[in-house]
Amino acid sequence: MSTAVRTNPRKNASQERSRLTVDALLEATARILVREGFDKASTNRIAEVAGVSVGSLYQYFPSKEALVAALIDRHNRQVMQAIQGELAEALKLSMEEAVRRLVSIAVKAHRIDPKLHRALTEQIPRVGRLENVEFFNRQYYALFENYLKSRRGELSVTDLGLAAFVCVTSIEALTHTAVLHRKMVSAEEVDALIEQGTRLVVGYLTR
Amino acid sequence: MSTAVRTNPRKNASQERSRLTVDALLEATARILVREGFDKASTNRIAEVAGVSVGSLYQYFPSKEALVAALIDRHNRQVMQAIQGELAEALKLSMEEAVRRLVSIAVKAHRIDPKLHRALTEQIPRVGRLENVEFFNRQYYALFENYLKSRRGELSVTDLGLAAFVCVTSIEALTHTAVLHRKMVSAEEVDALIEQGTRLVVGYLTR
DNA sequence: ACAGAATATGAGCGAATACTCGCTTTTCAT
DNA sequence: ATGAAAAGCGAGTATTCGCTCATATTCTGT
Repeated sequence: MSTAVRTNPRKNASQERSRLTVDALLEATARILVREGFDKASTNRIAEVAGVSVGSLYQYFPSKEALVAALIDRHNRQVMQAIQGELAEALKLSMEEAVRRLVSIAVKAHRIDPKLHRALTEQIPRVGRLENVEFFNRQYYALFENYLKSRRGELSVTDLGLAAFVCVTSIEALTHTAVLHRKMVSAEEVDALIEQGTRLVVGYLTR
Repeated sequence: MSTAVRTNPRKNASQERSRLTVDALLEATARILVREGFDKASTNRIAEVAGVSVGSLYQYFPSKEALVAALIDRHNRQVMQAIQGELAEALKLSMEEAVRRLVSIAVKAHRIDPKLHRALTEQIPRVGRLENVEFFNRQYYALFENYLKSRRGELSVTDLGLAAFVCVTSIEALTHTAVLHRKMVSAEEVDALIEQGTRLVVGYLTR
């Protein structure tokens, strides 16, 4: 007996009206998650806030899990879209400048709807399909490891896989905690954070 | 004539039998969390696995939330107990050795029932009383900042509060991710992790 | 042995939840 | 204009959950 939950959209919205419905549902989900918390986000409530009926919700999302997963995907896509250009650009730079840019980009990424990001990472139980909230981070490890390979000569570390893990994990944690918990907002604070993050990683890589 | 209404279930277990009941309940909660996940951890199921009735559960825990909170407390206490001696000891050492010891201690802490730790941090929605799962981490920031103050002369950083934040956050993220997601278990892997963590932090502090 | 306190029991309650289905309304190609 | 497909509706269903309470059992001091 498989109790696996369907997570793929039940139907593709082909008309304009239905696209609006899907948008409204995702927006309502985000809104409720941020303002009222995950346990208030029942499917009935989401539909109500979206100004749509529960039935319509289930026309496009086969389960509540699928709805939340879609919201996560959308958020990840927004983040990726905002940084992917800069990311490629940054990796062409010299070590110190590249790292500084990477830290800046990480900060920028975390400042895209930080309240939603926090709700997504802290309130949603990572079970089932939602287990892989941070899956898309894997790409960063590989990307950064490749960069390290291309700069092997300048490095004082040997295991580049491990080094990439150390750097990416540290930067992610630093920016995540700083932005979402310490609420660093002023330009000075952000600059200081970027400076420290850069020193941390560059010092580690090139001492 | 008793005008006192029983609002809160009893909490003090005065007899041996009830202590066993409480233990069984906490154990069952941990077991279910790890093996079946948070959404399977209903109070009825917990009581069943503990070999106890739901009624008894509510004699000692006024709510499910309180039960989970108690489990978190117990886990935190176990971790603290395992490291507090070493922690005090480590802070007497020289910079490099102190940091190395701190990283080792962090690894050790994460290896205490790591599966439970992971379930606690990833599966439980941090809402209400459970919001402050990581509250007890604050102590570490303060502790480490004090150590930095005592070694101010050796440091190349000025804002010690920020430096403590950078170091503690990095070490925590590194050890947490390594132990709980990368499943580093072999002695070599752990040694490598400690070495890299130490280099990262020492390089940052004393370059 | 006895009483009263402490502890344990579990059927069952009300509320909430995820989800369905029979039906209506809107859209659109012809 | 028309019919079929797409989209929308929401009362209702089945289930689960957290929790209570009337009652039963065990413990402890005397």
